[in-house]
Amino acid sequence: MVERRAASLKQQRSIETREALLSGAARVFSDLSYSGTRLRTIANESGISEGAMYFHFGTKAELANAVLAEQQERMTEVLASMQEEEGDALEKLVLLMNRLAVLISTDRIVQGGIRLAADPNVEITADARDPYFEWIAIAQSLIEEGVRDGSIRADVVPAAAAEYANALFVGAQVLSGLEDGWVSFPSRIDRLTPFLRRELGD
Amino acid sequence: MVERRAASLKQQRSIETREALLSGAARVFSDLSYSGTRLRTIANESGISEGAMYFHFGTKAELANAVLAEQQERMTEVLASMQEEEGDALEKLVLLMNRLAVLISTDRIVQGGIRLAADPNVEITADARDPYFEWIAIAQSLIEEGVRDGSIRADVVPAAAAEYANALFVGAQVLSGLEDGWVSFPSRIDRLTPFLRRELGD
Amino acid sequence: MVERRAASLKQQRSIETREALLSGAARVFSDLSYSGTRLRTIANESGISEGAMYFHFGTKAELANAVLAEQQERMTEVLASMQEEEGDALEKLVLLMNRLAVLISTDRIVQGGIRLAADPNVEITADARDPYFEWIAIAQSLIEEGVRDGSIRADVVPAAAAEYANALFVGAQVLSGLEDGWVSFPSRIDRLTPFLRRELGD
Amino acid sequence: MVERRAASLKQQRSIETREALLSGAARVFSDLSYSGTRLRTIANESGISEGAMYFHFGTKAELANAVLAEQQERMTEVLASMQEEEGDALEKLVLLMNRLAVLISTDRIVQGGIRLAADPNVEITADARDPYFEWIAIAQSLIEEGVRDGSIRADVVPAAAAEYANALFVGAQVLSGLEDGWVSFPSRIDRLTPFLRRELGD
DNA sequence: CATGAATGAGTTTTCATTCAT
DNA sequence: CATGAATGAAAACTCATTCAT
Repeated sequence: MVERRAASLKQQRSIETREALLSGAARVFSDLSYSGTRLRTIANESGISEGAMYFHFGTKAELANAVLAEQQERMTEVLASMQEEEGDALEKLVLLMNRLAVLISTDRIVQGGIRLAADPNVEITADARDPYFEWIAIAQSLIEEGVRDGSIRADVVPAAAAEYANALFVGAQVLSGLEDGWVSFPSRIDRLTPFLRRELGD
Repeated sequence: MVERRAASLKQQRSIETREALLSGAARVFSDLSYSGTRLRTIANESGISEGAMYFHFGTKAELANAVLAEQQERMTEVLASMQEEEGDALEKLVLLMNRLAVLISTDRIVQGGIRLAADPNVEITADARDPYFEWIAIAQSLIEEGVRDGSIRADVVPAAAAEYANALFVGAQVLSGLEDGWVSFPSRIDRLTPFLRRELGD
Repeated sequence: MVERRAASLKQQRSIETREALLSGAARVFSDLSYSGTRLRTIANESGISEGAMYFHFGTKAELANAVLAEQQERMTEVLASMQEEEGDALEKLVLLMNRLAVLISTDRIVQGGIRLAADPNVEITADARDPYFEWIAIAQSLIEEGVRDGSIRADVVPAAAAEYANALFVGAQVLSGLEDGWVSFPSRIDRLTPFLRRELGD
Repeated sequence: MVERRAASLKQQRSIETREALLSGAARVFSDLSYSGTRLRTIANESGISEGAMYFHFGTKAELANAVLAEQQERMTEVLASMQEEEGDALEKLVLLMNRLAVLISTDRIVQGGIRLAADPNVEITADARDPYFEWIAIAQSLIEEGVRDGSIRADVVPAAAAEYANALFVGAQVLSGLEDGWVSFPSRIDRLTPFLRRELGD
């Protein structure tokens, strides 16, 4: 037991350092562009030495990709959580938008990942936009489900409606990001939800 | 005459260099972030030497700001052009969105300006976002006008409707930017216009 | 003419800088190993800024490879110069060893190249040893020629004799390098030449 | 007893770690230059942690010097072994060259030491070249002995002959090192021995 | 004694800016 | 005005060494 704790503690510090770097990096990346952020800034923000960044992540690009991977995981988690929800499809769609908005407005790693995913930089993993496209696909399948379960009008064209929902969501996200760093994102979504309900609802 | 022509030729050359730099810079800025673009890249893209940039624009930041100023001018031109349009306010709103989408999808300087305006960088003039807010204000005043002229339903709340139109527009812009560098922006707007008409129209 | 001189002068400075860097680098590389030499040291030795090195050579490895390329050229020149010599083959072989020894003992770029070629470093061009093998091949063909022209004994086996001459030459080179930085290389070769003559000569 | 065995085991482990480090270091040093080898590489090669190196050797330079010391010991052992040999001096000289070649071609620590001894680095003990000079001195005294015992011709000048033997030996060593990491060193020496016998022998 | 994470001084490399021609 | 080589401050990255466990 004693030995295991020792080993565990050794690992523990490493894990803490890694997490501190990851979230510090995410905070800085969410405020500045990839090229614009200095590793020194991340080190200061994290309270970790610059050398430690290289021990844990190797290069700036890998650190950014680690933030993106963590963001993807957290967003995928929310998308997956919808599977277990009760209620009709329209309600699920509204709920999903709300949950994503809340996640984005509160989770600094997700915010960092969003900025990085939008950053035009060859060093950053190209599939960083996967969650976006996944979200679109899920929106469309929910709309199709809604047409079947009667919560969405029969004359709605799923592909067009999904594009519409997507544009609203992304527009709100970008505007709240510019306005106040996503703080207002959930309330923006709330204000736009009635438009979505009227267009899709029965 | 000879001297004047010589002077004129010199001026001519200077103007051409300036324009080549401005549009080359805009092209590069629209593909990379501000920090991510190298002046050497702009020089190569423009076919102009690096040193010449300093004669015409002083610094990288001033070059970026010149792109932004030119973008503002071109967008403001479109906004201003609406004054002269006939037709009811709803039609004008739809037309305005279409014109802006066409401008953004075709004008590389405007594209460069859009990326720069979204770039989180202290060196870039803060009021780069003015046209955004101007567009919102114009959208709102058009909606108010529409309520008065009967082209927009009386129960529409102008502020909320303006936020809605804005979100749709910005969402379409961002998505088309990611998808294909704004080529599909006008067609996206066309596909979203029916949703706007239904929500606002009489 | 004035314009050409201006252009030429512009180039001239660039050429001078490049040469200063190349020979400064060669001097430092010949005193320290590849990994052991600091670019700062080369910059100081050359009287050129560190940034200029990157303008001209891009990276440390490319600078080292440029030194090697220059060394190869100079050694190949000596090898080629043998074509035009009169005399029997044994005299030519002795003359070649002497010329190479003089070149190595006096040319700092060649000295730098020798150290680099012996440096086990993946970043350094693998074919850096080409001149060595070329020298061996030339030695062997001279010995074959000597057997034919009667200056070398008929019972000499060319391959074995070439290996012998090569070992003597390389041994003298290494020992004089350790002893005094190749200053004594030509005199060492002079002291060893009688042994070579006795073994090969008629 | 228990305590003594524990202590003994501890010591045993310590000795094994030290030896693993020493031979791992020698292998890496023989493949890369002193500055070019990373302590991490040695640690991986040895299967020992990086931290352990500091317990056993203090610094990188001391580790390198430990390899050199071990090499000196092993080479001195061979030199000393000649004292006990029977036969005339020329045979002893040939035998010595052969034994050294075999040692160098098979002993990785000796190989590491050879590379280190040739490495131009201030951190490495200056007297690393002692065995070289010792070997030269022994060669010369054997030649003098050979002149006396009649196995070497009377007209041979010992100093010149020693320089000759030395150049042949070093040349063969360097060439076999470049060719295949010293594997062919003994056979090279065998091929060169006839040249030595002819020049010195009666 | 052993481990491997952490540190920070030192090294290579980048790039906006300057300047001689 | 235009060019492109040169500069130097700042950035990314390396690695010997230390140290907590």
